[in-house]
Amino acid sequence: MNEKLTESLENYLETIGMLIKKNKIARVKDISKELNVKNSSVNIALNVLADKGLIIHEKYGYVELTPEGKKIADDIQHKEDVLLRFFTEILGVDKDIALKDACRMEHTISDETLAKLIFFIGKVDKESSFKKAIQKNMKG
Amino acid sequence: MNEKLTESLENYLETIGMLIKKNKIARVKDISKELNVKNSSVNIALNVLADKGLIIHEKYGYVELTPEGKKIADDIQHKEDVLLRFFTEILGVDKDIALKDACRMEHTISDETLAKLIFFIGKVDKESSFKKAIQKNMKG
DNA sequence: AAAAAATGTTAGAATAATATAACTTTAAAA
DNA sequence: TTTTAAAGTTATATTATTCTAACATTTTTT
Repeated sequence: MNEKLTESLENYLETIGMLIKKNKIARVKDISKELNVKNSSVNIALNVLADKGLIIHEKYGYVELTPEGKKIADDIQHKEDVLLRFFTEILGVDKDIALKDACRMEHTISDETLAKLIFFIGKVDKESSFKKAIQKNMKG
Repeated sequence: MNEKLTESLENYLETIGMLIKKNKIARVKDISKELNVKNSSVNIALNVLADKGLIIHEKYGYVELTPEGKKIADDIQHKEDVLLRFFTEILGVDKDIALKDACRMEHTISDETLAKLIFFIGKVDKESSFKKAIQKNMKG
């Protein structure tokens, strides 16, 4: 069990988590709009996620995350947040571009690299010598 | 024209470029071994790449890169190199893990973010204040 | 040079992700 | 409350990537 999800399924889970956080509920329509796919594609993905025990979805009803599904959704969201912060705050990448990059890389960064990146960002926040040099990077 | 390649096709191109650099020639067998796929899968991918004008592949012959194909292969390899350096030299990630991460992220990092990352790595190399703090990160 | 081994190719099947089109159910309007 | 609109579902098809198995060609051995 616990086999790695595909990038597509991870995106569905993450989107569901985001919608629940934002609107309290997640509907098929909102998921398809967010991911730029058709309702039928969402349905197929939801069936797969339900089979894996990551969501609950009664016919014609809202979509809910199981505890396990929520854990995965939160994990991916966290990776996105870390990458986004690194790209924007430290590298000085434009926010839109940084977000797109983060949304793609969040599926491939390893836990080890993520941990090092988090540690690095923390260091930068604390050490003023870092910050000064980083300001220069922002302009380039 | 110039439509974005799939991650799979990018990997084939990059591998072909690497093999040519290493062995002067690239054979189906070596590509399949490198990418852990079957010869038949390689053949199908080679047909697609040949259709796109990125490689030259005569039946039962070696695989060659066209100038356009070489450009793409080099570009991906460059992205991998930059990511690998960042992960190992600045974040202090274990080399094997860093390489795996770089090999996946090389397909998704944008040119903008890559440019900022290159600039950042250059800065780190020059500024000693950076280096000191980074040594600490390596231990964590 | 003939036989055997290695390499390369093609045909057919499987999985994953998506789409379109037809249909069903639920929600909203008249 | 009936009709209409919106949302959700299912069936069928397409594309991409891979596989296995059968077949072809090339290379190596004997």
